Amino acid sequence: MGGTSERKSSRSGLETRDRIIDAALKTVQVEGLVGTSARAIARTGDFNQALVFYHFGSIEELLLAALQRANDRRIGRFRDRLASVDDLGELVAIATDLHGNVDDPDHPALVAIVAGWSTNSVVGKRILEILRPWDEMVEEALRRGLADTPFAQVVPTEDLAHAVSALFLGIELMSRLDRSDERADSLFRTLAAIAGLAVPMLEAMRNDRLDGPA
Amino acid sequence: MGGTSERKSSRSGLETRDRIIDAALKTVQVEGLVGTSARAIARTGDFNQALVFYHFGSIEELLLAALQRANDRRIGRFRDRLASVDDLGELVAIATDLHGNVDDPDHPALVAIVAGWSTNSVVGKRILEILRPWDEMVEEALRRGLADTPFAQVVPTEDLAHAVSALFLGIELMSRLDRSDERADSLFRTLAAIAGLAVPMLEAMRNDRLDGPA
DNA sequence: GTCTATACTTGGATAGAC
DNA sequence: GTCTATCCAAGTATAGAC
Repeated sequence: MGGTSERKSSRSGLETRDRIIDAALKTVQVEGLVGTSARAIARTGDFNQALVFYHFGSIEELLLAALQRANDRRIGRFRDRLASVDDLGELVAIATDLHGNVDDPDHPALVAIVAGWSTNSVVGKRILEILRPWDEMVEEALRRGLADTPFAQVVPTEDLAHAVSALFLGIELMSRLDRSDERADSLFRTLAAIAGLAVPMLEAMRNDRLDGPA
Repeated sequence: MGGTSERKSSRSGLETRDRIIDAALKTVQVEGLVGTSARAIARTGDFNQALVFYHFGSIEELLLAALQRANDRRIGRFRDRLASVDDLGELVAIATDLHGNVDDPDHPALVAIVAGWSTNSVVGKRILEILRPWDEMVEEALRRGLADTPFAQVVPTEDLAHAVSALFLGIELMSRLDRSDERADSLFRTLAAIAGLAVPMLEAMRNDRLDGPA
């Protein structure tokens, strides 16, 4: 790629960092978080194991960088769509696509990394920080979707957003445990159906409000 | 289980298997899944490292046994309560207790074990099998709670049950990432409030049905 | 900036003494 | 059934050559 010789020497630092990160994600995806070591990553990406430490200092830092990168890519691909959501059906549709995008190599790795550190609170806070943009985007989407309905007054939107994030994370986790399990797909279909019922109801409530006292 | 008489030669060893399992759970809880090795477990429980392999064959098998045991204990403590649930408020109350029970040493370990293997489908299926009883109990509870309401006809209860399980798992996972994060508590309060609104509504729908055509 | 070689540590697993 | 000793594979990390 871009190099003038077939030898491995003289790559740019950025390029190497990227290769390492991609190899790390692929390794997590294939071997699982427990099987992801510097050696395994180096094997996957066909580079020397020592590069991990030169560029990232430790595996922990590498995996955090990888999480950041994978997450950024996913956000980049969905930000515009999420930013324009204003009804629950579209939100469910996005979640379904996010779930079903089998071509996305970042997806499984993300979940595994998040999950595997669930007991380490030092790393945990940094992981939450990386994931925060989703929460904010979901919260804004819900705020738009529920605007001028009774729910907006009764139910804190932050809590709803957190529930949506948690639900999605849980679904991803469980569906990773058994790829042949189709409960997740079934659930997404049902959620779409529920949204299909809820959206007109919400709309009606909005209309009521317009007809009622200002 | 059972069978011929068991003789324990040296120290304290009435139930060495149990000691090993408990040590494994504690190790996962304290060191995280990645730091859980046979040696670390042996250190925690103050026994010889070789016992792990004698009794369980591998740490993978040990951790599965530990998950099974921790899960059984949790189910044992909540089965009766869950089995008698017939409204959503009580279901939320149980989930809240399940979440908030800090004294329960099985709690964090459970989630971490499930999480760390999320890419290994062989182990994954066994994990899902261990967790299945929850799904079934939740499904039955929902079936009772939604009986004779329009929802029971429109929304597949299996999907709802799966959503509840996934939501709970996701909440546990995220709240482990940062123990000082109180969004989970806030969410449970909101869920309780929602249930408080929904239960009378469901009741009214049930009444409507009684008043309507048979 | 990259790669090779290597030091050192820890982990999984087994054999055999008690 | 438990413990000690041990083998070796794998892991992290660094020094230094290119």
